[in-house]
Amino acid sequence: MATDLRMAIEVTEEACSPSLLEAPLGPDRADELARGFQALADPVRLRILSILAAAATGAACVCDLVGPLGRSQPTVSHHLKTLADAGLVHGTRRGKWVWYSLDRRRVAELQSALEI
Amino acid sequence: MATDLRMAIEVTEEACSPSLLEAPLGPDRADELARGFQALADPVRLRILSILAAAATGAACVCDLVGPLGRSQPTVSHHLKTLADAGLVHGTRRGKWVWYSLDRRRVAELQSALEI
DNA sequence: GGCTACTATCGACGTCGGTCGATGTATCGA
DNA sequence: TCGATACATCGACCGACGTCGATAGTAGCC
Repeated sequence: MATDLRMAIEVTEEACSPSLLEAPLGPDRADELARGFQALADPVRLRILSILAAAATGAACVCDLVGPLGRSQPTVSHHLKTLADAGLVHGTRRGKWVWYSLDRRRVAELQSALEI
Repeated sequence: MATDLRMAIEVTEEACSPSLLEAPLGPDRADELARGFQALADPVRLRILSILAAAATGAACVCDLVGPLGRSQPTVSHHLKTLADAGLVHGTRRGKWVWYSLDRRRVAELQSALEI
């Protein structure tokens, strides 16, 4: 949690190897990655990411997710918090609504971790 | 169209778009994918995959994993079963040992699911 | 058969996580 | 100011999961 990966925008390509299947992968980096994949380890959260990715405006508010997901509003908010903590989505308040958008860079980072 | 390189190899009955961030992603496929990512949502299992990927012979037995992982033999076996159930590794008995190897196609399948 | 080594399974424990109803907070409009 | 809407947080329930010691199963060796 102390190492905010989003802050590494300026530092384009980190020195360490992003692909985890190349090097022995130490416990610290394994923990960090596991947290990322854990955010993906739920069907509701995967569908949230899918909806956000397919959204025309690139964002969606909570009220637009409750119906399609078939979960209560607190549950959807809970999952959005999990995704936000993992850096996969970001929410910004616009009036009464909070618009959530996908962080494609963070998704790509996890994807590159599975590079072979 | 440029993202179908790996999936073109194994065209099973699910001919839908492999990238989950393109289509709305139904509940069934979300469940299937979540099971895959759940197998990756543990640091010990990620390190197991890393060790297998880095192994010179492409495989490793349980006794070779217990030491580096710092977990008991039952715990390592438990994680290997989880990975095997998710299709990420395969084990074959050779004498007293069971050699586990990485299923790179399955890893690539999960990776392509994060394609943007 | 008896012994040893390697692996899988079992049982138990504590923790974590998904879910919901109830409640709190923020914003807008009348 | 009051009510309505949108979202977050809380508390509780309950099943799932990581972990280990103990035990069972499997294979080679004497």
